[in-house]
Amino acid sequence: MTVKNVKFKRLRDAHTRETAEDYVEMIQELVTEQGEARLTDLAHRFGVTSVTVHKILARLQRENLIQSQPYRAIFLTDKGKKMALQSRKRHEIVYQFLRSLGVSEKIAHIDAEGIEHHVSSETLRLFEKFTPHSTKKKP
Amino acid sequence: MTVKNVKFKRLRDAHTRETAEDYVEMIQELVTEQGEARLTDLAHRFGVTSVTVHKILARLQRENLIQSQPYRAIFLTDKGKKMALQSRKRHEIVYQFLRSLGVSEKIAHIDAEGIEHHVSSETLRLFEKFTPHSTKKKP
DNA sequence: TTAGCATTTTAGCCTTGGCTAAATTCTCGG
DNA sequence: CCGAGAATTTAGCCAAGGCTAAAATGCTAA
Repeated sequence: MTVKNVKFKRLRDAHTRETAEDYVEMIQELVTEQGEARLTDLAHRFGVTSVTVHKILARLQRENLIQSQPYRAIFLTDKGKKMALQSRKRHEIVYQFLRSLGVSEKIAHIDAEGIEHHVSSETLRLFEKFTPHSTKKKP
Repeated sequence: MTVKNVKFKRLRDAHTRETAEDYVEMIQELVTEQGEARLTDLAHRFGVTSVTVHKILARLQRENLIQSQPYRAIFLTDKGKKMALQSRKRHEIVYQFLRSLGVSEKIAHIDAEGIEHHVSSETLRLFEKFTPHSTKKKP
C-alpha cells in the first residue's frame, strides 16, 4: 500500500461507525419511550446477548458518545445526541422516500436501516427533493 | 437470547456476505478486463494489502465462490459467477436509479456500492420501475 | 430484612478483516 | 540458465463484535 491509499483507510472504520449510529439511535429511542435505556433493552432490540452489548457500550463510552455508571442506565452525551439526531434524520428521509416509491412499511423500515449509513448528503438531498411530503398528519 | 431470535442470526453474517459480493464482483470485472484476476490487482483496487486479500480469498475458496492454484490467478466458480452476476445487476439498477435522480456520476458510484447490499428485491423492483431507461446507447 | 430473580459485568473463547515482517515461489531479462 | 525483483504465502499481531459460563450487583416481594 502506497501513500495514495490513505484515503481508503476510512473504509475500514465504516462498519464500526454504523454500529455506533445504530446504537445511539436506539438509545435515544429508548430514552424517549421509557425515560432511560437499559443494556437489556438494547440486547433485546438488536437480538444479541447482553455481553455483546456491554462490549459495544464500553467502546461507545470510550468514544464519548454515551455516559453511564456501572449497573445503571445508559444516556447519550451531547456528542451522542448530535449523532443520534443526524442519524434519525437520515433514517427518516430514506424511509419516507422509500415509502413514496411504494415500498411497504415493513420492508421500508428494514431497507432504510441498511441504506441510511451509505447515502451521501448529495443523494440524501435528492431523496428529500423527490419525496412528496404530505402537509397533513394522519387523522 | 431466546429461540425467537434465531431469525436475527443472519444479520451477523451480513458484513461477510457484503465482502464476498464485492470481491466476486471485482474478480469478474478483472477477468473481463484482463482475462484473469491477480491477487495484487485486488489489493490495489480495494486499497488493502495483499495479505488481507489473501485471507479473504482463502475464505471465498472455502465457500466455493472462487477457485485458484497457489501462486496463480483467481477465477470464479459457477456459484461465484452467479453471485457476481446478481451483484452486478443490483449495482447497475441502483446506480442508474441514482443517476436518474440527478446524482453525479462519481457520487452515484460510491453510493451505489454502499447501498446495493441493502436493498430488498421489493425496493429494487421499484427502483427499476422509476428509472427511465434510455432506448439508445450513447453515440 | 432478606432471599431469590433479574441485570450487569468479567473471563475467556471464536471469526473476520485489518496490519507488518519475513519466507517462498514465480518470471523475465540478460 | 540464473538471479533479481515482483508476487504470493506464512506467521503473528490487533480490534470489533459475536458467543457461553460464571461472578457480582441490584431490586422487589414476601
